[in-house]
Amino acid sequence: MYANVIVEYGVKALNKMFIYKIPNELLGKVKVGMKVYVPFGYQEVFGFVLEILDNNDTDYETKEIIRIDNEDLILNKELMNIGKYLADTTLCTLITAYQTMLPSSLKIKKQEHDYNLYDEYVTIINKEQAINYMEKYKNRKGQIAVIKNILNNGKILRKDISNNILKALKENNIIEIKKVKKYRINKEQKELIRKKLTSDQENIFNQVDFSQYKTYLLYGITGSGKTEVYIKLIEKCLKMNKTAIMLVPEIGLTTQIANRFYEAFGNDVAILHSSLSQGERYDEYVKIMHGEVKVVVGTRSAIFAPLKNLGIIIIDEEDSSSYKQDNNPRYHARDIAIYRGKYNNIPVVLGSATPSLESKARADKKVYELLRLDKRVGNAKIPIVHVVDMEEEMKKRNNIFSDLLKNKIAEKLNKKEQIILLLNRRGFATFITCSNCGYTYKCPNCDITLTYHKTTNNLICHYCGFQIKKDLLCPKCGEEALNYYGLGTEKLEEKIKELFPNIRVVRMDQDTTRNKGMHEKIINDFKEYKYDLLLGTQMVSKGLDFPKVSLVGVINADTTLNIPDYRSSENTYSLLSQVAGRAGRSNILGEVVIQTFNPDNYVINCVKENNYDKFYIREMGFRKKLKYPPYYYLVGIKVIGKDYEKNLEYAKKVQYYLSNNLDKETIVLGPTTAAILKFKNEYRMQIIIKYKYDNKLLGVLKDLDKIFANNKDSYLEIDFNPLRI
DNA sequence: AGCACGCCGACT
DNA sequence: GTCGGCGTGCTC
Repeated sequence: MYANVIVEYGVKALNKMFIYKIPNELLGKVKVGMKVYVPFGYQEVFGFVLEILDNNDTDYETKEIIRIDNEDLILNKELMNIGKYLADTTLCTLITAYQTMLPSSLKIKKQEHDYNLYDEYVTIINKEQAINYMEKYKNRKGQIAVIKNILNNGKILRKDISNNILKALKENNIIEIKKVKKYRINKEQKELIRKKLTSDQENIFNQVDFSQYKTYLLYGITGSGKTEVYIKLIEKCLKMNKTAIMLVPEIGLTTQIANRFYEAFGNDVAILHSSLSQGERYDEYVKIMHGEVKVVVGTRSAIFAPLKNLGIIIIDEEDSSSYKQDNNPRYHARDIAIYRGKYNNIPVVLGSATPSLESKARADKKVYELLRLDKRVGNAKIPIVHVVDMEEEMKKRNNIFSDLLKNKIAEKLNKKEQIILLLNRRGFATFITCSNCGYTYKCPNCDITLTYHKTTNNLICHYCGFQIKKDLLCPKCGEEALNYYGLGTEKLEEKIKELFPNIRVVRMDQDTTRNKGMHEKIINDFKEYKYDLLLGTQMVSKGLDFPKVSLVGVINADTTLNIPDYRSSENTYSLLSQVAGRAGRSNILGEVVIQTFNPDNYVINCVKENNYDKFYIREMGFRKKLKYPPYYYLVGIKVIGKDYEKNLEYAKKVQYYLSNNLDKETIVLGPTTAAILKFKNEYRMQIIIKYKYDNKLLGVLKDLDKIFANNKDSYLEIDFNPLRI
């Protein structure tokens, strides 16, 4: 018997199968989807079994598999297929696809660490023998006490027995030590007060058909109780003895959502998200692999959870950009979900208060089935939105806070209600310029300005992470003339404290939530009314539920609106309506103040009217005219290299190749400079492909990739359905 | 990817 | 003479 194996290195040159002989002692043990250790050239490497072959009709000699790495870990047929699908649709190597599907502790490579955690229990080997022993050695009081203890309890923890006694009893063959795998996360089901679904929720629940594949788009406004519907759906799924995957966006509030699922399903739940430790992640994966849990709640990569007998897949906030991986392989969890939905013939539910245009368009075309929740749960009303023209305010020298926002903040403080402020930019100042010579701090590796962070007195590149200390004097002309420009969350915090000296403010952004648990702490403290005002970046906009919040202020709605990207309107609409949705989630009426220099912009207007449908129709008009998704599919190709001129030449060749080989109807644009031309000391040119149907596309791009494999000056990054270009 | 091999220049 | 730089080719 032979096995087709791919090796651990994710390079194009090795993206093929190697045939190994299965040695006699491993016959019947080596299976498809296993991690093995094999000789490879002058080395020994880890590999992954793709196929088992009865015989080998090649003319070269085959080497033998050395050993199986972990008999426990086998990817099942469904996951093997997903790997192929992933490699085919993102053009990554097959091994890279499988590696991304596995938690890092189980990846196909040398693992230094055993992540298994054990409890060691001591048990009696033979009861009669133990009794005889006690009678024979009546003076061994300590040992007798321990034996009696074990006999009474069946087993006791090793650490509760002194080492001398343990050693003596072991030598006399009275006891043995058993290792029992222990999980790091254990949650008991709490007594859950099952909320009864409202008739609207009930109606949605009943429309989901568990007997066949179908993708549903659950469009439910903020506060309409989508999570309750999800829980009921999963509950039904478990009753049918099936399993469920629930995806949530990567926003640090996974633990909050996970808690609701623990309450509902206790130890049947495994969670998989970025703030777990490697050990926790390993444990959760093992639980899933062994079929010990039925529900997986997690972020993007949880879509690869090896659950058997899947019954439903739910993606909450389906428009979140965190579902698309922004490095290789650039897959979208929604696509994998739909693949698994079809494979298992089960429903896939995509939920959002602001569906992506793609999903809404598919629902309109009846590719997905649209389900709507138009009312907030209970007495909560839709908040009132005020739009403030900042151009007018600037005339009054109000460059951060408009009069209206100031007054509203004062009013809510008086009423002892809470406030959220959104400013989608972290740091203190977005750039520092010398007013004497015009010098501006820029990143030496990327062509963007450095953001000033006052707490650490650092200037940081928000793209590559480069940082330096700020000088007192201008580094170029030596004058003391460095000026701060652009507003960030740090400065906003300082300004609000100047304006309201007694206010209790907490800031939530990447800088204040870097340490584990900080995110949760801020949210809990704010919920417990330890603060009057929460300010931060888009972190404050999603999913949070604070009943006392009655005012939401958007300091500068234009930061996201002005990003030169085809999705900036969609992203702004989503961000603003999500953050607006934080206000008035209980009995108090919510108010929202949006400050902008574009008060007449249709995005702002639609947010004000809380009219997603109007926004959708308007935006779809633009997308159609400009040939953007969902009317056209996009592929973004970046040509990246250290030498600007050489890189540009290559980019032109790529463009030429594509124009000549792709379908006549397909549009090939560029090469143009990427949004950030220089990044980490490399130059990036961009080519964009727009197409409706092109069955040559994958083939042509694969060939292109091959042609480029032997080019050492530049390399390619191919992104299907990019979220930004 | 990572290793060996081989060809070349520059040294004790 | 031989040490070590890197370019090339191969891995079942």
